[in-house]
Amino acid sequence: MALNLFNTLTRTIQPFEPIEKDGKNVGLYCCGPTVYDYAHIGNWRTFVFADLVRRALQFQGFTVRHVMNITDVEDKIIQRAQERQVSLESFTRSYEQAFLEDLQCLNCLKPHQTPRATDHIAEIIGMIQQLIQRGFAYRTPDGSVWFSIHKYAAAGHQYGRLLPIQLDELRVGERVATDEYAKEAASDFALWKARVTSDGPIFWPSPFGEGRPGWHIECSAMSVKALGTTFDLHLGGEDLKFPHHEDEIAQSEGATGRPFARFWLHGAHLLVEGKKMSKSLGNFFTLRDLLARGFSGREVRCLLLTAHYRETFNFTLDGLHAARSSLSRLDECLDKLKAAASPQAPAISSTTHAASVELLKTFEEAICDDLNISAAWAAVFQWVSAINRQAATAELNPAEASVALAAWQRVDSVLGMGSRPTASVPPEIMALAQERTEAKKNRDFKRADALRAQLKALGWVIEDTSDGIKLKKSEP
RNA sequence: GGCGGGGUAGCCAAGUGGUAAGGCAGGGCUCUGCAAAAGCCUCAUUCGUCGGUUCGAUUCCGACCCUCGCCUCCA
Repeated sequence: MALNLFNTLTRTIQPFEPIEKDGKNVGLYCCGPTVYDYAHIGNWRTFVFADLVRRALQFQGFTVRHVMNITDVEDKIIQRAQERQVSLESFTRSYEQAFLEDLQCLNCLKPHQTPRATDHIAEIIGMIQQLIQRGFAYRTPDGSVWFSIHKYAAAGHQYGRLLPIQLDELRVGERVATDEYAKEAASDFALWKARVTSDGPIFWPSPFGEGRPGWHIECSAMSVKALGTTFDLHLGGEDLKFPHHEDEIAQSEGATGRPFARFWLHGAHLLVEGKKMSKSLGNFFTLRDLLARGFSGREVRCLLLTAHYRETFNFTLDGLHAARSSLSRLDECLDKLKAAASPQAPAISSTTHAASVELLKTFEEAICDDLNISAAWAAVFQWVSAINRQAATAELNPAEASVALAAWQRVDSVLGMGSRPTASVPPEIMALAQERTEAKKNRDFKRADALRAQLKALGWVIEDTSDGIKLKKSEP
């Protein structure tokens, strides 16, 4: 089944086909973080979305090479590093580290490469030189280098591929920052920014003079280096369509003379509690903020994977509780399957399980339909209901349970929910639980209930099942 | 001002020219010493408003209202 994706370049849903003819190798580039602070939940939606795309491609049998840049030199970074009087490197590395930890906490597969802009100054300079040679870039007296959109367009290139931009109507220049220098046209953008005193020690030598890269060039230089001049997919948040991605296309195609990325996918933004995130509204969350409130990365990931990636999604604390409840229902079901499955004889190939066959079919259809995650979850929960019904009537045999688990593992290779963390039961809790079991045996229910209440106060829920008691850590 | 998304039950969220997936929450029952978990049943005659096309529209067309975003750093 072909994986259909909405390509911003064509504004249509089209079947994904890799460049490599009949090949299995796919290059995927996603604009990564600018490391001047902890990434917020809106950023995470985009990175979880990128992870979903990668997993969906792998699910369809592709071997993905996933590259995500770390932008570690940029206006805001320089400003903050200067304010704190720390080196660029020590300032950015801590946030880069935090970013990678958060990525793991959300169970995102680690990109194969996470190149840093500052490690690719030579490539950046090389690309700028190519652009100058080809006549698409020009220098200004202060030592900056600019990309000329007019010269690019005059050479027959189209500028405005991702958004129907009418350059004349762009209100460029309205908010031109004071650090902008003389350029030929207001819409031209910086490839190389000449060193200024406020940059302090942050500059690199170049044939154009001391300075630093402009904002867009690092993605062009690093993606082309890692994946080749033409590669399969380029992802990012919707706000990046213009100008960032548009400029990336212009720079890359201008420099290489070859087509850049073939598929452009953009993730929609997030609302938090119905409003645009802002620190003043108190709805600005980093992942760490949510962890501090007692939620897990898995719950956050689950909520972020609730809605279709091209729709604005309303992220709420209530939603996080709902995600927790539905995950716990899923976990209960998986626990039952694990208990029923026979580890000795897993997935007997001749065994079929109707509900699991249906799950795999419906799930794949949903994912292939431009990553219809809602429909994918619907398939999952219909399967959960079917398993539960079967388990309740004691007709879940080991072979079927194994087959069902194998189906789930395949589905979860896309969803990335993983397993519920198994909390080990401390001995004192176990002792109390055993005491309760004794009390129950003696029909001393008053004592049994008191012990259950005591356990609850300690954060443990006790359940009686046909196979004895079950202890679960209660929600914080 | 230009361009583009949305408005579906208490909340979140799919979807289709033929009569509304799924999740959470709620209600009833079964099970249980009581619970919990689980199961069964229930929970939108209705899809922002008003018109139009149609045998039939939530789905197509038009107008309007509301809302969010991009156009400037931004996931």
